[in-house]
Amino acid sequence: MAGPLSAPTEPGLDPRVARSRATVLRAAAALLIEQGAAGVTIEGIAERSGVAKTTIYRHWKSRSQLVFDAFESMLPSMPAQDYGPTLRGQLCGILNQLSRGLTQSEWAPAVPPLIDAGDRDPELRQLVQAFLVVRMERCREALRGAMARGELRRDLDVDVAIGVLAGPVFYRRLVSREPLSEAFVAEVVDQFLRSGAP
Amino acid sequence: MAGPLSAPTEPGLDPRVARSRATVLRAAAALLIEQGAAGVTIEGIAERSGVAKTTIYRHWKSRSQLVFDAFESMLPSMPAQDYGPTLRGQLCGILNQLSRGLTQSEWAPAVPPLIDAGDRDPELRQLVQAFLVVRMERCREALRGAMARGELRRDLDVDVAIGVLAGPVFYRRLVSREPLSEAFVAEVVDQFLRSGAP
DNA sequence: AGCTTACGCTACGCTACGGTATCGTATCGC
DNA sequence: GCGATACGATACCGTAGCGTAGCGTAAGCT
Repeated sequence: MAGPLSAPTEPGLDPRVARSRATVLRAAAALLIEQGAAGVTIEGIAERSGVAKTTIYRHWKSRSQLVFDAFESMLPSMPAQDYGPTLRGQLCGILNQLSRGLTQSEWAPAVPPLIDAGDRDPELRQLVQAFLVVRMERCREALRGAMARGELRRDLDVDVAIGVLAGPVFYRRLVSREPLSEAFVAEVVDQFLRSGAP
Repeated sequence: MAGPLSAPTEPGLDPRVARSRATVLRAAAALLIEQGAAGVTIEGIAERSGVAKTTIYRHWKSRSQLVFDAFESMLPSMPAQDYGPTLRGQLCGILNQLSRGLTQSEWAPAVPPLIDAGDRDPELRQLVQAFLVVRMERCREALRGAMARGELRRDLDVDVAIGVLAGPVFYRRLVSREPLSEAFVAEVVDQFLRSGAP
């Protein structure tokens, strides 16, 4: 499960192979960001990366495999950040990070194509799920902690709550395309907290 | 603004032209639904519709124009439905209709490609916006009415509220892909109402 | 009926891309 | 240094799709 880019895949590997793989994946990710899933072509990657097409086919047996790996390579690691002791601060922190990730991060432009592709490709769908699970795990923890401390109603459905919290952020990014400010996040969190009081 | 499919475009038009246009747009919409935006090709439409490729080019000067019209032709009309007098009933009705539209309607599979395409194509983006404005106008009305009646806090930001309501529905459809039940919608609405009490 | 016009059909040329084969060369491990 | 091997370059073949041209035919209008 080690990221094929950051970690040098395997220790006893020919450095030439590692270099090629990394270069190709970088170019593929760049194309993915700039032109969407349809823009990721073998020839385009070859031209952009300087790695010969034949070499690409030596490492990936098909285009879809490569696209898959490109997606995977750009899943950013989640920095274990401390958002403070209060539930409100934690939720605001998590949602603000999500919001920044969806709008300002380098992989932000890849989100819509990823969602589109996930609707048709089961493998990619799983990848997206995994990505989200990691992202939202901290949110789930924060909610569970608050419920245990009695700061939230005990009968709260955590999955629904996550949808209520993250949904508006995704909605603004993907659907309404209104600006995603910290004030908006704070408003969403405050509404949620008002509704979730025990 | 008349839909090019349902309404016979213009009265004094050669019926052969009207037929061709309608047939082509139907096929384009079908391809859009089945294979996403990338699947809408002139040749594919020609084959599927039985309309000759040359004829298609007689009516649309470029592929993107045709894709645009195909999108437009499938924007369903919003039936002016009555959801009863209570705010809760209205919101549940609107969100359930949205939820059904996003998952069960014929155009449901076209939503992710539409969102993806809208991220890159400004014209399509406007189309999506127009679609949403129509959809959400009734929601906005319901909220304004409730605020006027004193059922909601006066200082509620309507745009934020719409995001809080519609966001979770889109989130389940596009991101988490959890099932979209009426119970979920009711839970979202109830949480919103608890948080918006005056 | 006769004229107009839209249509279907076939055939093109062009580009982009997928995927494979061959061969000479550069790089790596030992 | 030397053999193994990964790489780059080029040349292919096949497919899909865009967009155009020319021509015969059929449908519509009057």
